Amino acid sequence: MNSDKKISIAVIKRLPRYYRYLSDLLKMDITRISSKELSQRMGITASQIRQDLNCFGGFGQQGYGYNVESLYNEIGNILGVNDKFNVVIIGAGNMGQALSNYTNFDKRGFKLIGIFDTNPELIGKKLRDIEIMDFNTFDKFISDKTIDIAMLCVPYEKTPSVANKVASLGVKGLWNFSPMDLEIPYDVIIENVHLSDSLMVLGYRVKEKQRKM
Amino acid sequence: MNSDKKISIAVIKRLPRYYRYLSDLLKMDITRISSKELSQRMGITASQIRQDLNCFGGFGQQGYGYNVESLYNEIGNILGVNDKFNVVIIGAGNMGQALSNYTNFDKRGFKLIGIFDTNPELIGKKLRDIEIMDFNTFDKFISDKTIDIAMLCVPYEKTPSVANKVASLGVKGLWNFSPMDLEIPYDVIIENVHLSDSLMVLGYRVKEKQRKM
DNA sequence: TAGATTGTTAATCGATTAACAATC
DNA sequence: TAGATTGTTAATCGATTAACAATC
Repeated sequence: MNSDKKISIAVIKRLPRYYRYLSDLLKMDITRISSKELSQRMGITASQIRQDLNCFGGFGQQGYGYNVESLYNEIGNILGVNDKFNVVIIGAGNMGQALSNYTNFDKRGFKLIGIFDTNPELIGKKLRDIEIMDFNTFDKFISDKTIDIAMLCVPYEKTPSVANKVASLGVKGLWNFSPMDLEIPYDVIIENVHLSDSLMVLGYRVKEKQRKM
Repeated sequence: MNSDKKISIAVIKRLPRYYRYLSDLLKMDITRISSKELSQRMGITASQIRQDLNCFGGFGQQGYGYNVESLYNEIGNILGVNDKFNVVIIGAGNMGQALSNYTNFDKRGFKLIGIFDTNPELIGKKLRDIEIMDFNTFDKFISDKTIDIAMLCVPYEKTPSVANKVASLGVKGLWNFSPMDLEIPYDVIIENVHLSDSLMVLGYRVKEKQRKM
């Protein structure tokens, strides 16, 4: 219920997972669930679920548990699913194209309103009804809009300059797909995907398991 | 130096980041670095760096610090960069194509040896000199090989069945790009990417920052 | 009301940081 | 040798888990 207590990033990162599980329960027409039952499905403790949820409010009811639909909606609200985030993709190569086709981002409140590249062969083509625009016109494009998030799918070397450019123009959040930690002189939120880091951790774990056998 | 002490996942997850920073230092022709200086570059404590590294061995030298190249190589070895992981991509849609073009996975020890799909329009085409094969022939393909990692880039609904199939055929690790937690009755290592979770955390952080202003 | 299950406080655990003796 | 910096132990901090009174 503490509306202004600092909520740890560990808790925030679990919210999308709760949201997914609640969505599954909804699809299964399950209307109520206790922290204990949810904990068994998710492989975490009931205590952690109750602690996490109580960072944001008392969503449950003693003796009953949680109403699946209303908890789903509450977590959706916390995550901003019902807000609208204006999103642009910078870089329309394979990764940019892949992201443009992730239609389920829509359902999570992310609205793709522009795709940019510098490659003349790509500019003018359409991805999901959105024309790829010249990145050199991005400042004009953004002048009458608020862009919440730029998905950066540009080549490694270009990433810092592109990141600086879009941050300087007022984009609030960067979703970085390049294997680097961006250092930006602007007040912008950066979330890194770092696919190769993830793959290397998988490699380590596969190797580790073999060592033990 | 403790070769068999359980190393926490938090430490493992930091290794690729150390590896990246050391690679950058090498490129800058910096030959030695102290934990203190590295800590300033990385924005973590020197204590943490020394603790982390000492999980695997005493790579430094008192009064000197760490030799960049040898530390880079040590961490590379720990992560398996010098091993060869045989990798296949399952699903040659946008994401599969994007991953097939991430040539820097090669440098990290991941060797792409096969791409599979079920779409007749894709089967036979080539991505980076590798012909897309019919997923129905995957069991034949794997029969005389060891596959360390399957990158799963198939549609959401197909992911569980494909994951089960490849795990049953002896693939050791799954890199899962679908927004779900796979439950598999086989002893296989799963690493999730969960792009939409990452994006939702970014959305939350952007929203949170605005609330504070 | 009795039973169930939450919200919340207290205890535990693990990870991070600090301190310093060892040593290059 | 003196200075620097590691490797490692001890202290702190934060996150997770347990316990239980509140209450539906």
